[in-house]
Amino acid sequence: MNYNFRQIEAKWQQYWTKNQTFKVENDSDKPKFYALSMFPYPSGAGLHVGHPLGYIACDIYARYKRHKGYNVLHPMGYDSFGLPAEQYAIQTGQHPAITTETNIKRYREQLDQLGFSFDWSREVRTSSPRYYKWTQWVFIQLFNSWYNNQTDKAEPIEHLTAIFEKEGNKGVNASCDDDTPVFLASEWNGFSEKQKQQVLLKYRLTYLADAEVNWCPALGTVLANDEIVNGVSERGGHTVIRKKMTQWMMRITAYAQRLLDGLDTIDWPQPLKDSQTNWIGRSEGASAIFKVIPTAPSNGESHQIEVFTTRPDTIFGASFMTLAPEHELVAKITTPAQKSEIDAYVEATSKRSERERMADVKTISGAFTGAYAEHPFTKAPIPIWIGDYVLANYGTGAVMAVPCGDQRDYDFAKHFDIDIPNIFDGVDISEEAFADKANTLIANSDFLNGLAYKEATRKVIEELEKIGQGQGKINYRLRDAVFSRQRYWGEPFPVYYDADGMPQMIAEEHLPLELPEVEKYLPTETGEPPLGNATDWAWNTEANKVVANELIDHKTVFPLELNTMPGWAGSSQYFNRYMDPHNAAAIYSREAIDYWQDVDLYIGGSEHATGHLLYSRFWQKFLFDRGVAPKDEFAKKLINQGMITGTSAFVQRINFEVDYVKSKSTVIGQTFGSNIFLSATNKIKEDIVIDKSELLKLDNSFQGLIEKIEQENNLEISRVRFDKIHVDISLLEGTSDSLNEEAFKKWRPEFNDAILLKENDGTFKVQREIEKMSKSKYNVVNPDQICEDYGADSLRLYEMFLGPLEQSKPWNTAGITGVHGFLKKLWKLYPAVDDSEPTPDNLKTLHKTIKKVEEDIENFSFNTSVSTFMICVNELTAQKCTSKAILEPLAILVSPYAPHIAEELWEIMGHTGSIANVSFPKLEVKYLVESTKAYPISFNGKMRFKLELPLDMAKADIEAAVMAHEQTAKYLDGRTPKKVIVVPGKIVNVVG
RNA sequence: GCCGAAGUGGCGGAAUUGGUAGACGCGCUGGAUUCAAAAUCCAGUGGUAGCAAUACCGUGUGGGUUCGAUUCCCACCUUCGGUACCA
Repeated sequence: MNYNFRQIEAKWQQYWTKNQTFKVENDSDKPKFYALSMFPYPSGAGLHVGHPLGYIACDIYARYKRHKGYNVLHPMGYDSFGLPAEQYAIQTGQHPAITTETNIKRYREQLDQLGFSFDWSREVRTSSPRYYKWTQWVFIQLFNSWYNNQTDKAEPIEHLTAIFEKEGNKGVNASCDDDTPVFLASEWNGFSEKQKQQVLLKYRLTYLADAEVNWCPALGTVLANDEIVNGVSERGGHTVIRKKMTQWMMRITAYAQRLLDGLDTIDWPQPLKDSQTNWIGRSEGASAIFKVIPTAPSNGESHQIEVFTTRPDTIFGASFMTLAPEHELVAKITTPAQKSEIDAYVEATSKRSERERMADVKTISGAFTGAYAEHPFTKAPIPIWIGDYVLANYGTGAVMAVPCGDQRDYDFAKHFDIDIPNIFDGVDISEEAFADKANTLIANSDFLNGLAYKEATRKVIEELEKIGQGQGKINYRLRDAVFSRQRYWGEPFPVYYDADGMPQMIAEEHLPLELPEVEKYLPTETGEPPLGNATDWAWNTEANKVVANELIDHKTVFPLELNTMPGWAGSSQYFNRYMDPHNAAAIYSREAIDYWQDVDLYIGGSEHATGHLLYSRFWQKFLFDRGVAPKDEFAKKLINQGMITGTSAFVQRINFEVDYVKSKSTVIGQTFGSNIFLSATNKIKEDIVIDKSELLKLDNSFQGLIEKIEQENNLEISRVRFDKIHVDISLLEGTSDSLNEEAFKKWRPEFNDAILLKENDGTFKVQREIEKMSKSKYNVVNPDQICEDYGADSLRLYEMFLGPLEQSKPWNTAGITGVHGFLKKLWKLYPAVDDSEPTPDNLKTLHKTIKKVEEDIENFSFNTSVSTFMICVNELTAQKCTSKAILEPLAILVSPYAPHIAEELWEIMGHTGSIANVSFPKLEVKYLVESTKAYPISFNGKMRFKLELPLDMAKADIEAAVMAHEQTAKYLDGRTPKKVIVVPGKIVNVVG
């Protein structure tokens, strides 16, 4: 009987669905385990072989934990709001909900054929109103909360108003806007409702603000910092400019310190933690206030500039100040003489895009305001400059420039010929700044002279505080997150604006506020977001009727917020929603989250380090503060699976460039495109331009070809350029590098009459290169095809076998025959299964395998356990093992990896019910006899040996083994060991 | 620039309290089976020298610690990932 994987896999997939094998309850005598894979965005392209890697690993672990007696929650869902569906809608008019539905269907089919143990009854979709009701709900909770720095947690906003009513905001230590005014209780109580709301907005954890945002004109929306890569949009690579807009913001900065501290409590990969640490960017230092020296036209107003510095110890080295061009004081302090220069500079800077500004970090530019500030200690006047190397949105947007201690300040000073005083003892600063904190003492600095960095810093902060011009301060790079998107396909905000224009939350009992129908998915002509296209009746759908009625007050219809939430809104709590996904009364029940607590294992890509994974931690901490979640970190352990890359194929097309056409006048650099392709093993490997004579030197077979073309076209070829063109990997012969000529010519009409310059053996080789797997690179390998050819079990095993889970590795279908062969060999062991006694060899092989596989799964080294299985099966085959006592446990061992075949083998052995519910085999070390090895470990007078022995040998047996061991005996050289020291585990010290 | 990860055969990769480097798989070579092919099975496969036993070399480079280093320490080179005028 052959291994008919198609039939077996279809059979068991149906069985699992029919019997709801993987449906899990929120209560059990067993311990709980929550294994989670990051849910996918269902794109139109479907899955390629790279996508399931993490799912397979997570599934193996989940199935393993189930065998180990855990109640395992292993859900799956879809992050189904997103830009591609919207873009498609803009192009075709197709409603994103429809595209999304189609894509989900396709994803589900593809996922189902891989045999995952998902509990599909718990599926969530972020774009479903039943789900986003709770995304809107969390938003409202954030709106109704403020961050109390005193208690270091989020609290209800009513607590804050109660304080305001009694004592104003003087004693309140909260995370709030910098421009929050100070008021007394009496003042607060006298405020109008609107004024109160305006003040509260400065405290709420989600708030409206005029923020300088990253505006992407091409996409018509704002982008968060993590959606911008190298100054252009992550999606589509469009230009991003800075623009001031009123936006909803998330006060994530309130949690900066706790987001840092929390990293110590979770088992996440160090690189990912580092990347979050970096992103939060904590720096310790001091803030210092420099008073601006009033100049004649300042009409009596006094100004001061607050700076943040990590080097307060160098304050006596400050010889100028630099403000960001956008700094609000710039206009106020600039002298009339300098006004035109400053205006021109500010104008020029604001025009530059983020990308331009990043592109030339080397150009030093700036302008002098004409104003001076007073040094807090020396009282010396310090010129105030502006320069775009100072960023408006970091620190206070102003720096005290210490050219001797900071390279940028140094370069700026050199460029504009500003004084560079040296305040370091015995350091040469004639060439560059001295930025080293250690290794020198402060000089020329009054009360700081002779002190080192640390003491000087402490001392100067003390002095600054004394004169009321500064204090120690911790600054974070992390900024509040923009939460508004000018898009259609996202969660609508549960917000309307009252008669005062103040934002009001829609009552919880009326949620969800559903997305209205629109005719166009583009922004409106007046520049409003796409939701502005919705007519009143569209908002007033059956679903939104109650909401609509609520909004009609005294014949006024209050306008709704027209922005939608960003992609990460829906993904920031989905992991908790799985615990109780159908709850219509709450985001999840207390019982459900008390039972499941948090995610035990989370597997997903590292690209979410500073996006989803940071925002989710933020929301989790918030919900923890407000008593909604029992844990303030949502995932105990996280693994980043590596990317499976594709192997792209390229052909080289020859393009001739001519400088001179004989029949006509001279044409410089004209390209004479050819349809001639060169096989890859010919010397040229890059997309390069080479001189004709160089080409002939490389390979003189070009001589005839070139001459022919020159004659036919009456021109002279000067240079040759090679274009590298992607070709679809399905155009190759099997898994080789040879191009199928016929298929290639048919692939694109323009290649119909292509001329292929082949190898001597008549083949045409393509060039291979490892790249990200993507449709546009024509290097996608489809899992459906693999399942068809080799089966899901082979695919699962092979994905694991490719290499370490966390590393990125290239896909190469050729190797799959190895694991497929293993499954066939495994299959062959079972038809003969009987009740015979296992031999010692059988037992040794089995228990060796149990030990290794168990260790491997616990360490997520799935690749090596596949090797272990292969060795096991080879050994058992050689041993002609037919014993049920061996083959039964083996089937269980294999089942997390290759569940379909395991179920079938289980049935063949006469069992009913799913193998997934069977206990993992128990390891018995007594069957493991390891080879004994001995090494001398020290020679100082005594002879000692380290000896590796089986784990559970009795002491007498160990002594006997030592004596019997050939190598040891050689070292002992006839002497009797005086003492044998047994170290628990496997090391024995023999003292000779 | 800064932070991080990694460099082992033709290829993917094994090998951790330092202990026989190259497990396992792919590929390749030879053989069996076959009219032939596919599939399957057997043997070989780091390099150099040798008929052979064997010897020497070998985990990016150069040093160091050690009886012993892919593993630990120092310096450097290369590749990849993140981040970047962050004061």
